[in-house]
Amino acid sequence: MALENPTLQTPVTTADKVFQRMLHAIVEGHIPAGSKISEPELAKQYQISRSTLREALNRLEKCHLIERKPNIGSKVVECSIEGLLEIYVVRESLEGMACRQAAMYMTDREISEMKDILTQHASMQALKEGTAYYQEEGDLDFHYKVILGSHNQQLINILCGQLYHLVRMYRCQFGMNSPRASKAFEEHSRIIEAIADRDGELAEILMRRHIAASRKNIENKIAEKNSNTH
Amino acid sequence: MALENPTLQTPVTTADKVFQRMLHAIVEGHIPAGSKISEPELAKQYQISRSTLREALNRLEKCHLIERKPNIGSKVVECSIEGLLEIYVVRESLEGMACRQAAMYMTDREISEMKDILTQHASMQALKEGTAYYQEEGDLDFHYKVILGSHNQQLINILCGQLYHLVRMYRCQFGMNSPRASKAFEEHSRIIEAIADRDGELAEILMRRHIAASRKNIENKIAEKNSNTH
DNA sequence: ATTTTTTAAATTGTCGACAATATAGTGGGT
DNA sequence: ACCCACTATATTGTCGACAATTTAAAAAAT
Repeated sequence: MALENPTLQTPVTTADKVFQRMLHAIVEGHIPAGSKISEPELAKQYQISRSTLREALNRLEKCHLIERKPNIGSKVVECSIEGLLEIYVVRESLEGMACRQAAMYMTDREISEMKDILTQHASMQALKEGTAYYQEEGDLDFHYKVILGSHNQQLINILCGQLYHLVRMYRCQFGMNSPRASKAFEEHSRIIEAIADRDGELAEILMRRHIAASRKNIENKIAEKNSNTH
Repeated sequence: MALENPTLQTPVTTADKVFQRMLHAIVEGHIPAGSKISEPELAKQYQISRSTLREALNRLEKCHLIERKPNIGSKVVECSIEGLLEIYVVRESLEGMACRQAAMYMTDREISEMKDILTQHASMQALKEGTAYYQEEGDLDFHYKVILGSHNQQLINILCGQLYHLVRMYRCQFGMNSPRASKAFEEHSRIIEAIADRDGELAEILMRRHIAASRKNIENKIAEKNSNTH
């Protein structure tokens, strides 16, 4: 049931497989954020040559999950509050636009599919047992569908191909994300309504508010924490 | 005077140098859009091994200038009208947000520097001899400064590190871009005013209109061309 | 003549080794 | 004891060769 990133190709080459394994390892923190990557060590660990490992590293770099400096090496990206807020700013603008485009270009079939997904989420939430699921994968499901609905390959690449790996990484590592389950669900419903009405302008505004609310929620938590220590 | 892409590092490794040479070659069309890339042939041409060529190809892929399919090979991206319009949509949202952030976070020094640049452009335009320059590099200068002024690393990476290579490629290959010199200059001035006033909301709106106007200008040209053939 | 099979050539993916650069450790000087 | 220069070690960048896969061409069958 847990939906994967829709832009993830089925791995065909061994470098692909190692890339996906490392992707999960980094997102879930098994390879710690900020840690240096030793090519010889990892190559031995995955039982592959250094060349194919470097191929995998290149793809991780494409997702902005690692950073490489010439003649120095690769490091897993750090997870900072500032970095998280930066991502929310980008998401607000890009997903807002994706939502506007989705209202224009989504097929009726795609819209009804999205409604179905939301209904599923609703029943899970009603049972009060899928809350965690909705917060995690369910929320991603919804956002993925909207992004794909834009039918804009650039938007899809940037959001699903790069940014959302980082989003998942932050969610795993910080844990404290999207603690607004019921509100978020309500907002998702309104967004779908706007898309179904083909009201792109409203859809964009609602999506931007939805993401901005999450960002402000985090900013508040930070402010709280800071005021507690003083 | 012609400003380069601000995120382009000074090349240190040979793969870097080949990457930059190929970058220019693709942007300027010396390596034709849509053409297949033969690794052995290019490696011989640049006098390097296939491994380092592949390293360069990976970076080109990161900029979305080439596309790779496993076991099949690399192709230079095609330049289609639809692709160009997609980029404008992304730019409208991202640069709009960058402009909003710039109004919040640009330093006074950065703002005055940007005013200086615009004054330079103004004198060139008045002399009626720098029109071409302003349309090409001058316009990019301005947009680069705004993007950097957002002080948001994610925005900077996506726009300067990836999207703007494609923008330059389309400008070179289609030629018919930003034919709105005087209007564009006027719009740039208003945007800087809004940033200097620290009015993020207005700055975003103006930037979005500025880019949307370019997009509509292109859409109109296409529509014209189509109606002429009928 | 057209389509399918088989075979040969070319291209991409992967490997291990060497060269260039950076890091760590040692010794000498103040 | 501290700082600098030098040496040794380890890591990254680059290379050429081999294996796996795809593409092209040739042969066989209908």
